[in-house]
Amino acid sequence: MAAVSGYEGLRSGELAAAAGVNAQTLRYYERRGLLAEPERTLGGHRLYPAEAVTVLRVIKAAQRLGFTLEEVSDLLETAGHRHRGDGLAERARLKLIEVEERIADLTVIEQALRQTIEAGCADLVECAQAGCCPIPFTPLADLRRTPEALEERP
Amino acid sequence: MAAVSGYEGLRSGELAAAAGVNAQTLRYYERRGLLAEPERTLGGHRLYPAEAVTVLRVIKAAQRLGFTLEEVSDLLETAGHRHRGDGLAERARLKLIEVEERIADLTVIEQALRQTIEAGCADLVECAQAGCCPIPFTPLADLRRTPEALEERP
DNA sequence: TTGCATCCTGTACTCGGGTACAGGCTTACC
DNA sequence: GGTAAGCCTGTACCCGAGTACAGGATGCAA
Repeated sequence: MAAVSGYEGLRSGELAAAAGVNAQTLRYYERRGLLAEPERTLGGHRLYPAEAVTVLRVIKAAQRLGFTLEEVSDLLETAGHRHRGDGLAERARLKLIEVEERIADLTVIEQALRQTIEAGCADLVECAQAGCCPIPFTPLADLRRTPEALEERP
Repeated sequence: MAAVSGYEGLRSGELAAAAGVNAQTLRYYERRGLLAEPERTLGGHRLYPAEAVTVLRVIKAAQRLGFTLEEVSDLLETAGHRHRGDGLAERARLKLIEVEERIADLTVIEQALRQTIEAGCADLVECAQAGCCPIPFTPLADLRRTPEALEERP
């Protein structure tokens, strides 16, 4: 049923606009398995079903929940074959832990920045050496190596 | 005074170990202007002064404060020529705003994750479509495009 | 049927923050 | 003076998440 006559889906440009992403990004997501390969017109142009907009909204929402695209595609897959259904809640639980840690880190950072401002130090290096400076280098040094790569490479 | 006799600095491997970074990273920082070019032995091996450890600690602390390496090198430079001395506090103020925004975002995300877990939905796409699902897609959609790129590309 | 917007593919590049590797030279110690 | 560990340089590669570009092919309306 290639190129269903009558019902016209969305062209890539339309979908991109509707979802607020770049059209190239659609192909990128398709390559990464996040977006199902759509129907094509006889000429080979992609024709997305209306639901694709929802899928994109979900991808974006999940990204904002802190999932990487890798994780999102995983998530969409487990959701697909319904049987082992608690994949989402389970992963959300794990991600929640990460997010909480991240908030904790950022709170340390926030305090440090406030103290930096209050102290009005001019030179970080000098302060770090003098020890007179209230910037808490020690707690900062103890944060997870990179706030980004949370659980990767232990 | 290349290769000061008597006083020996740190070899790159020693500095790397002391600061907990990869030795290659030192060269990388040097290229990026974060770490001053050190003395050399007659044979061309780098000899760092003891303060280099502090500099690295500061770089790492600043990174954890959310500054990019670009910003850190900026910060170190302004700190260098002392005259316009409030560079640090000023930048810290700006960074604090970013960090606060980021915490606010993460808090939205945290709530969303909690609700996801509570709801026990199995399939994000379906939920997003049905509207029965308590996952707040709308607030998520309104977060700054990427939690990462905070002020870049408005 | 012409013309222009849109889309197609493949490949290459961006950015940020590093890391790895090859092939050779120094340093330090015995 | 031999030898192993450590360091040097330059270049190339990694990740994640896209984005850009070249060179064609389609879609659609007038």
